[in-house]
Parts: sequence; C-alpha cells; structure tokens
Amino acid sequence: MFQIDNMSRIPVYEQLIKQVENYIMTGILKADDRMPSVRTLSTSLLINPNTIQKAYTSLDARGVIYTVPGKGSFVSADAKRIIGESSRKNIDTFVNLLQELRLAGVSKEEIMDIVERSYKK
Amino acid sequence: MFQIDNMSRIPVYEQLIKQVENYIMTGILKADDRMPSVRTLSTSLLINPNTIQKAYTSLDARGVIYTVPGKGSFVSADAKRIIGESSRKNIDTFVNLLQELRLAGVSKEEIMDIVERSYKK
Amino acid sequence: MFQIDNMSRIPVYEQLIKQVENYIMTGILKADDRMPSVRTLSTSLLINPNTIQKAYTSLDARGVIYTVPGKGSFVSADAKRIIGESSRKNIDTFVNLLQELRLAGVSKEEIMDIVERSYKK
Amino acid sequence: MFQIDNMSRIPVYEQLIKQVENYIMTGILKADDRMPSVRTLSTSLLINPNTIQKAYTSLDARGVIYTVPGKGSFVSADAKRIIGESSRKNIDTFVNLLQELRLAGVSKEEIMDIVERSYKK
DNA sequence: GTGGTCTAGACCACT
DNA sequence: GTGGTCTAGACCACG
Repeated sequence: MFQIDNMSRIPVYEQLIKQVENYIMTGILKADDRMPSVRTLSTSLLINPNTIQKAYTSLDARGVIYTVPGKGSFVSADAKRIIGESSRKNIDTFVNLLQELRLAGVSKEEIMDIVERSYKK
Repeated sequence: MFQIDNMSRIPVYEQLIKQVENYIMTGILKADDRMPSVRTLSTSLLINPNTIQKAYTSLDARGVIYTVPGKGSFVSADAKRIIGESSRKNIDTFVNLLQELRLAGVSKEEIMDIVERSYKK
Repeated sequence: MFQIDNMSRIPVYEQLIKQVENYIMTGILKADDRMPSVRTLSTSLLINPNTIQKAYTSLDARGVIYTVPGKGSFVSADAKRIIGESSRKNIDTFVNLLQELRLAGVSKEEIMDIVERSYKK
Repeated sequence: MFQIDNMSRIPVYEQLIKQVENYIMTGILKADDRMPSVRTLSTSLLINPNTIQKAYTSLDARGVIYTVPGKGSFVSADAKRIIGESSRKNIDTFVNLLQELRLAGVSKEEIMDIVERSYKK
C-alpha cells in the first residue's frame, strides 16, 4: 500500500505522511478506517518502527488520525478538511515558484498549458 | 542589498544564493559587475565569512559568478542563461505542487487567477 | 583506502576528490557502493570533518555521488560518465603542457615513448 | 609585448614569468637583451609594480635574468638551459595527466594524434 | 550513528 | 584587502 524511497532526500516519515494524506484525499482511506499498525508497516516496509511512529505521531497531532491505546490508529472524521486546509498553505510556495519560473523565462502560456493539463488528468 | 532571515529553515547560504540569482535575473547585477567581497558581506550581514564563502563557491562552481583570488568575484557573462536553465528544472516541482493544490480543493479558476496576477506584476 | 599528503600544495579536499574519482574509474568503487562516512574518514585520515564534508559536497554537486542525510553517501550510477566527461576537459591542459615540453627541447620520440609506456601499465 | 589576463585564475606574476620564458625559448629575447623596466611594464600593462617586481625577483633567483642595480635587468647567458631544465620537471605532471586521460577513456590513438599535431605546428 | 549548517578564528597566496 | 583552505567545536534533523 505504501511505497518508500530510501534513497530520496525527502525524509522517510514525510514520505509516509504525504502518502497517507493522499490516500485520504482520494478517498481510498475513509473516516474511521483503521491504519496499519506501526509494527506491521515497520516489517512490511523494512523501516525502523521509530520512523513510522514519528509519522503517526505527527498525523495524530494535526488531528488527521486518532489513536486509541491498545486498539490502533484510525482516520479521523475531519481528516479531509484538515489536510485540505494545510495544503492551502502551499499557495504561498506556489506563488514564489511561479515568480521564479517567470524570471527564468517561462511564458504565461506555457504555465497555463501546464495548469490545463494538470486539471484534465 | 541582501536580506537574511536567520530564523528561516532555509540555510543562510541558500538564501544568499537565491538573492544573488534574483538580482542577476532582474538585471540589478549585470555581467562583470563586482560582487561585494566576502568580508564586506560578512560584516554587513553579521554572518560568518565561511558561510558567505560557501554561497560564493557554489555560485562559482555553477558558473554564475567567476572568482579571481585576491581580486574579487564577478558576475559571469553566462549567468542569466545558467540561472534560467537551472530554474526551469523547477517545473517538475511546480507540477507536483499543482496536483497537491488540486487535491486540496483549489479550483482551476483560482489557480488561473493567481497566474494572471503573478504575470501582471 | 585513501592517502592524504598534508604537505602538498594541492588542497586536502581536492586530493580526496581525485582519489574517490580514481577508485570509481578503476572500478574499485562501483555504483551504489556506500562511501565511508564523513566521521569515519575524518578520524582515520586525521582530517577535520568539515574538510571531508567539503569534498563530499563537491562530489555530490557534480552528481558523482548522491547523499541521503542520515543514511550516508553512495556512488551514483552515472559516476563514471560524469568523471570521464570532466576529465576530458583536461585535454586543453594536456596540449599546453605538450607545447611547453616541446619548447623545452623534449623530442617527439621521447613523448611517444612516455605515452606508449603509460598505456602499457 | 606582454599580454596579461586579469580575469585569469593564474596569478599575474606567473603569467608574466611564463611569457618571459617563452620569449627566451623561442629566441625573441636573447642573452644579454635588456628587459623592460619594472616601471615601464607597470604602466603599460596597468599592473601593480610590486607584481612585476615579484616576477623579476623570481626570474633572477633562478638565474634566468640578472639585474644590475641602476641599469636594469638582462637575459642571462644560461637562460635557455635553465628554463629547459625546469620545464623538463613538467614531465611528471605530463605523465599524471596522461594517466588521467587514459582513465577517462581517451584512446592511445587520440593521444598520439594530438602529439603529432603539436609537433607539426 | 548519519549528513548539514554555522560560528570563530587561523594561516596562506596574491594584489 | 582579496579569496581559499583548514581546524575546532557546536547544534540540528533524521534514523
């Protein structure tokens, strides 16, 4: 279910968080669905349990999942809304990147084309 | 001329590189213009000389500036082209970010509007 | 594995880079092989970690190795090609040196002999 | 008579030394010919007198030129022999460079061709 | 344990 | 005064 690239410069726990969020946003993981246990993921992904734990702790702190001691972790009812909101904060990054591409000589038409294609997929 | 945010997660030397590149792309720094000396910047920005050096070394290695020991560093003739080319590599990042915003519920119209405004500035 | 001459005019970090490249070109270091850690080399060569770091950063920037923070540095798949290409740039230096030797009275036969012997080793 | 590249990474005084040596080896400067005065060169090349002086001092120390206080500097009788001998020391550098090019995949034939052409000029 | 960043301060070669 | 190199030692994020 999850794909981790150990050679990537992006920290493993961030890759995991991102994928959980994507599965939630695309509806593959729904409210109150049970998350795989830390141990399960640890052995199936060959990743240190501490790393999985770190990802889960972060998701829990943001309210994306909730953890019931002794039972496991579950997708929270507000997950989609929370993820959506935090993703919106990326608009600043988006604007900065846009300015940079513009300075690099990327035309508005080229950008528009990329946007069109992204939304058609 | 340069503004450094010591609290940012972006390393100081990268902030400096980015700003030098921006000044070159916007034409404020032109080919063969002399860069501020390592020590000058060090004292004016209250940053350790080694950190400035690191930024300059990186810019030199990429051919954005050329350095003559004992003389100083100067904007290279190819600077704009080189910066432009490396910035174009950000298109991948741009596409990923776009997908994320889309998943977060940002509409195409909203994106288009941001693009329009960015290119009008 | 590495030999550093602290008395040489060639900077320590450049000696290191050169030796890493030689090990890669001769096949002793292969793609995805793990490089010794910065600290390991630092203690075994009695060199400051920053100096090793500088060499590794440079090799990484050129794509000869790739570095995963917290994991280590590894020989990249393209290493041989990249090193080969940059070494070819030395042909200019070679030609200049040749002219100098010629002016110094070194005969063509002598040069040819040296070349023969170099390629026989 | 002399051409200095201020933007070169090669120190100005070394450029000067090299050119003096070349003029001697090619016979343009002969034994007992008078060298341009430090002041003359300084003004014509727009170089700091100290830099010229450094070059002359070095040439004098090696016996390539001799200086008569109040009269000027002159090409010594042994100049050609001295320069020739010191240039021969470059054979080591030559061999190292050759090894490097070989590792980079430059064929023996290619090298031989370069040598042939160098000696035909 | 790994690499990444930064400071402080030193010494060198060159102008 | 300029850049280049190096050491010593610190703190951080990641695993």
